[in-house]
Amino acid sequence: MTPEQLSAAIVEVLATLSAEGELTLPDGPPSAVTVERPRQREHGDYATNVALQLAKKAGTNPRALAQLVADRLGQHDGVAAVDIAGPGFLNITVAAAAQGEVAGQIVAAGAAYGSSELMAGERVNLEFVSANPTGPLHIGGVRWAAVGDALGRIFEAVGAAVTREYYFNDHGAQIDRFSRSLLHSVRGLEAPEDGYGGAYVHEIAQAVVARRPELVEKDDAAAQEILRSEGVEMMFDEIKRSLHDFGVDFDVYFHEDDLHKSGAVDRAIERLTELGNTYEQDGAVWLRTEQFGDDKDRVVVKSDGQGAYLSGDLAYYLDKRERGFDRCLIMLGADHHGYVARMMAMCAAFGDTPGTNLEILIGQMVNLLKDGEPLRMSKRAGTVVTIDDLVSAIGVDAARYALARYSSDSSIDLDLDLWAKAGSENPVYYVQYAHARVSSLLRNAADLGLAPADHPELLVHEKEGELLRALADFPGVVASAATLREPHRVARYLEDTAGAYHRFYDNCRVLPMGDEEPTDLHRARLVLVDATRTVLANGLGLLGVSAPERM
RNA sequence: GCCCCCGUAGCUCAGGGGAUAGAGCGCCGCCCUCCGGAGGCGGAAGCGUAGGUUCGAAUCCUACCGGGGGUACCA
Repeated sequence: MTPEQLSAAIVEVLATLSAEGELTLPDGPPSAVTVERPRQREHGDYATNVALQLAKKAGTNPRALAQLVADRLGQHDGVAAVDIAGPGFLNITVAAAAQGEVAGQIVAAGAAYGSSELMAGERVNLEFVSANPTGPLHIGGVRWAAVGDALGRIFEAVGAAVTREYYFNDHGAQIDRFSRSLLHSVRGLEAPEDGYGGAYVHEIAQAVVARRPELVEKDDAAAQEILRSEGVEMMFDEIKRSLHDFGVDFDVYFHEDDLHKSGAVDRAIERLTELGNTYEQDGAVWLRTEQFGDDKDRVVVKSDGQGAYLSGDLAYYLDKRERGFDRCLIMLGADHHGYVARMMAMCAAFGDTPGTNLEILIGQMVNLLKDGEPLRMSKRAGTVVTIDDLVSAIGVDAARYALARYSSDSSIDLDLDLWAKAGSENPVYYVQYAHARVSSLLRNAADLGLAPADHPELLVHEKEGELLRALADFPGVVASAATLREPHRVARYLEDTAGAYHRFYDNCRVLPMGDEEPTDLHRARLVLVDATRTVLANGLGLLGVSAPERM
């Protein structure tokens, strides 16, 4: 009996009461009711507030409505007891056998446990990272690499077709600054005032020279062009390689430059003009974003005839829509939140629905702490912490987990010393250790020749119940992580579940001791342990973190 | 000035209106005769302030205070 099944059972009770005229529901029975696990153990296995929610509409008082529901729900096979408490809460105790069945169901579902059809049929375009190829990927981009990829995995688990996309800004002034910085390096000059410093600039410059030695003899313009094309390519390859090592691969690497060269930008602007949403002023073409909620109108074609940055976004968005994506999600750092309003306005200007066709997720900043002190970063000074630095400091698993376990709305301080530790103070180890411990127990059981066997009615220990309920929560957690676009829920859930397992393990002997004859309880508990392994492995998988069998 | 995010235990953070607000770390005190003690048990300790909505607010609204980020015909 999972929370979802219980919710469905309650809905059925409400529908029956309504049909039999014992209850008047003007809006009909709800499609789902809230079922939660109460904090206090005395409040049962699950609790629902439906009576409080519906009493007013039904023209009755909460406790009377609760009584009606309790009488019917109590007759359900999987329900052992229903109590009415406080203002009208229904406290539900699930029959042991119904609760214990979950373990066998999880093992049977295996890698599919936790998945659903919640977003079946939806085509989702997930754009994240999209850092300019003017330097190694730094920590801000890495947060989205971890969160975005996890979100993609979560969407896939709930049935969506996901395309991961990286928008490659290879068209504007940043690239120009980058290539001039390379040129200065080759000529032995200081980095340009508005350019990039740092050792990587010299490394890239030397690498390009090694590949194309003739550029040294060319004039500045020709040399810079070689440095631009080769340097950007090398930088981009390095970013791709870093992300790949981080476990993140994109389906599409989209080049902004292509949009300009192919005429897609012009077509997008034409479309907006046909819709009456552009005008010319001061020699520039403006988009009427203000009437769609932006602070002011925005330039799309500058007075020098060049497309403004937004023009690429217009064309890119239109391209995604034409490729059949109903939902385009873009993940940006907080330093770009000012773009949200104009992007949403752009979406509306095309006649689309902001928030549905286009969704922008903002991730707050990441600060790194070393020896308790914040690491000051400056791209210009070359003191950036790159994705490779982070991985070599704490490893891929810890980095992905650390970046994905916090709400993206919060700026976070990551203590590199803590996340590098192989100990319990490190949350990723806490979860991975539980998985390793489970795996070890399953190996021992196999060595003993003890085979798991379902006896759900025997799993009646308090700690077994708590673990079973935690395991039963998993699909709901995945669903809410998808709906709310919040992968951190999965990480927090895994920590809770690992704790529930440790407490179970501490109280319930799984394998026979010494020469003890194996019993059905041993076999039943083994199913529960296997179910725990399944959930921990599936959950870690959603975060792109390994589930080690030994550590 | 205006816009966005945040303010919860000593620290790092969870808590999508519900009952006595949680976890990890740190601190104090416990638990190994066998499945991994990288574990478990107990204890001290908290919702920035002031109003409002609600049967019920950490959660929603308003104001203020504090921290971070943003506010280009840059990308």
